Amino acid sequence: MEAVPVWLRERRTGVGRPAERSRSEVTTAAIALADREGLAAVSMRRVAAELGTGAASLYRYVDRRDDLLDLMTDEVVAGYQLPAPGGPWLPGLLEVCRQGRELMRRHGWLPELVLTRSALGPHGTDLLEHVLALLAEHPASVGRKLEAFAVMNALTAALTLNELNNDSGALQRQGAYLAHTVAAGRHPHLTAALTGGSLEPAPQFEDTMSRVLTGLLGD
Amino acid sequence: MEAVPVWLRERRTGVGRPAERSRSEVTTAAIALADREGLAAVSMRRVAAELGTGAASLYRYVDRRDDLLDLMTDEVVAGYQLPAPGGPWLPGLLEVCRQGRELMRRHGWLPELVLTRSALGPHGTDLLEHVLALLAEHPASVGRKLEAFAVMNALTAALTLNELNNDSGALQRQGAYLAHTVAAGRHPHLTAALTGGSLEPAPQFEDTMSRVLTGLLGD
DNA sequence: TTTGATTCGGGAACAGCGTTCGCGAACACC
DNA sequence: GGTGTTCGCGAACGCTGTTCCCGAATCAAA
Repeated sequence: MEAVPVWLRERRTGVGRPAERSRSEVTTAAIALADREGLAAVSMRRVAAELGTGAASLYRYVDRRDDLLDLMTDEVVAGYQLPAPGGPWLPGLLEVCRQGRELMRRHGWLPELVLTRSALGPHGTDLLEHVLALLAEHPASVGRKLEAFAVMNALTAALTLNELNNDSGALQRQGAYLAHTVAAGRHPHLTAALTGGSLEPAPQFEDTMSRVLTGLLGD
Repeated sequence: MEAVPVWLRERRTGVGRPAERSRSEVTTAAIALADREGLAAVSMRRVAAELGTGAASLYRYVDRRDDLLDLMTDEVVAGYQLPAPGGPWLPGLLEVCRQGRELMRRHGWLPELVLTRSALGPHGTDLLEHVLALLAEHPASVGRKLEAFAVMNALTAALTLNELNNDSGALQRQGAYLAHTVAAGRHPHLTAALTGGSLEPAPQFEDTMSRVLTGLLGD
């Protein structure tokens, strides 16, 4: 069955040959590799090579590759610097979003993991606790607060992912096709939007999150 | 280089041996496979087998597997039934969200693709055109309208993905660990939230989207 | 100090993957 | 009947996650 998440599977019985590495060493190596060459480069063999060991050895620290991905996520999530909760909730939540975006920009592979695997590790639950603390006096129901947490995470990841993609040539590809679409002439509003003189700058991230959270939780 | 998206690469010169299949036949087979066994089952070999052909043949229709994924997405996006735009913008946008969720529930692999590959195909641009038409008289800037489109898509996908995951045992795994966290006693707000008597039902999807869009675009 | 018990390291192997190569077959046109 | 061009696709390459299994290392008990 093995329905247990990674976090509950630390071994360490004290008997037998001691491990030469630790789970967090493996995680750190995987993160370094992902930072350097992207998520796709994080294969068991490559991570093992990073550590100067064999691929099969990693299975002493982790049951599957996916577990390693969860560990990577939680390790980065540990990087949130959460101030003591207090004061009005909106600035508190926005600070969480701001730091999330920062972490994701530093680790370009993180948005994808946040969006596709939602499991919360120890530091993820710390983050949730912090958000709930910020909202402690807010009259919304528990369901809405959890919803706000989910929306914050998903939206921060999705918007940051767009940002990162647009920085790296994906816009050219997209642009080539959009030009073709505009030329076909059957998308008047799209055409107007894209050729509209000023082409105003995209809204700022924090501003966007602020409006979303206000809509979600009231003001 | 091949920086050109799939949509601009239709061949059909009329000369030489005619193809035995079409791009859309391949796409349909891939979708059927994904519906039945999930995205991971969509390998070139499996899709080819579905069509009774060899894996290498697919490369006559598609340059890489990722192109096939983009085709799958756009094919499903073709399923939106967009009414003539008109009337107030919010109900119009909510109807788009509602249909998006419906499509994603019918094709459980779609949220992941929408979240991780943002390229808009022909039907994706049709959808964008429709959204811009709905917002034609809205005073917001073009940037904000495009932002609203991005947020709608990302949030619909993310929330639907959560829904689908929670239906299938992922909650047990998560629950096991959350229980452990609660037991540790250092997350008072989380504990309160999870044990809080009623444990109100999660907010309804359309209600959530409504509040988000209102926050984003005003009311 | 020897003997188990137990854990770790990791080479080898397996099944599967995306993709490329190259060749024979099938067609359109001259 | 060529000839040019495209299609189908078996075979191969290099990669992947994962499992098996055995030797080595360590601790506890004898």
